[in-house]
Amino acid sequence: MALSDAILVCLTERPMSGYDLAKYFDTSIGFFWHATHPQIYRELKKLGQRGHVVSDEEIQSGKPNRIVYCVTDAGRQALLEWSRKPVAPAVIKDDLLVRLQAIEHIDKRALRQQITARLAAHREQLAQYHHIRDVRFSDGEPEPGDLGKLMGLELGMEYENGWINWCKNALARLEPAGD
Amino acid sequence: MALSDAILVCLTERPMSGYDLAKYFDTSIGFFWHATHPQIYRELKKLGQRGHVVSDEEIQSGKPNRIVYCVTDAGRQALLEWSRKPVAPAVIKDDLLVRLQAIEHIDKRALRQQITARLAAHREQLAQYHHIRDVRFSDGEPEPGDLGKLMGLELGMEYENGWINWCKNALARLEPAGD
DNA sequence: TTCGTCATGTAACCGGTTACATGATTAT
DNA sequence: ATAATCATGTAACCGGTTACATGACGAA
Repeated sequence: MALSDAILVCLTERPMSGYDLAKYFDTSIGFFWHATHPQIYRELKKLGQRGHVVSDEEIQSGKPNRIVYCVTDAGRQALLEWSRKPVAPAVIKDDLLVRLQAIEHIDKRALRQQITARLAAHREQLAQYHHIRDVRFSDGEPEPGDLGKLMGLELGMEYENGWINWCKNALARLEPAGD
Repeated sequence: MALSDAILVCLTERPMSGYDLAKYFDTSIGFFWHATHPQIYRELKKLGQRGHVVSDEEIQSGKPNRIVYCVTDAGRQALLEWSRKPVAPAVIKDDLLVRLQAIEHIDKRALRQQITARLAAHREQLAQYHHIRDVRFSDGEPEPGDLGKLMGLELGMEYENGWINWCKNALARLEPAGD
């Protein structure tokens, strides 16, 4: 149920095509809710049937036509109602943590490599968040509409920092062992 | 594919029935990989077909019989191979963060309530992690087999602390506005 | 007597992933 | 030539959730 709402959230920003949405889900909102293009096209169809979005075809020559979607008043209402429902608690679902539970039955060298790779990935993600913040929210007080996005970025940074700390600690603990 | 491995991880700890596993997934390993009982029974069947587990029925009177599963050598081998494959990166998937992206189109009072509820939930989870650490890993150096579990708990604590910080910060930012 | 626990499972559904499919344009 | 980008979608599959189903025991 939440993917349709995530799409509505994107479309309040500006009208977008399925293709645009798929790219958007690879960058901004996708940091907190991932979606692939088959999901998006499927969901747009349902949203249209419910009357939460309307589509408008932009004729293009050479390229395929763009079908641009726009939130309706009913869609805006649905968004408001969704925002009042209690949120599902965030759940960790992590392969690496599962492996740790069986530390004596797995390949420890591989584990160290994987933690090292994770550390690099989290550092990169943190750098990306910093970059986005610097180019989009450089000046003092953000506009009210941007506040939420800035807060999202900050959560992302908090999250990545937590992982970075943990990875460094974990490697320090695992390195000394001669295995 | 990872649920079957998570089950194997549990069964390296000790032989368990489907029911036991379902409870186990509600507490220890479930902090990092959730599973419901229909999933578990389904997966145990597949694991049996692959020869990664063997089952043994404990006859009980009054209660239904327990079907206890045990990892085979092939299962242990599968676990080792799984541990060498690169890990899927941890993905955030969070309703609350999605709502933040549309902060001007949602019910802000509800948002504050939800962040307050989150803060409480994360504090509770942190307390639970502390409790588990204190009763299970109170003494100085943990046994090698427990090291991974302790590290898992520490990641959990890092994670919850990050959220707690963020929630406090977010409330401070949202409270002052008269709505 | 009603609820919770022990213990097994199935069925239907929904959501997410991967692969398939098309076809023109532009850059290397 | 080859690959990437623009732009739409479908089909098959797999994984996860919810509800259904049974039935005995013990505690409030």
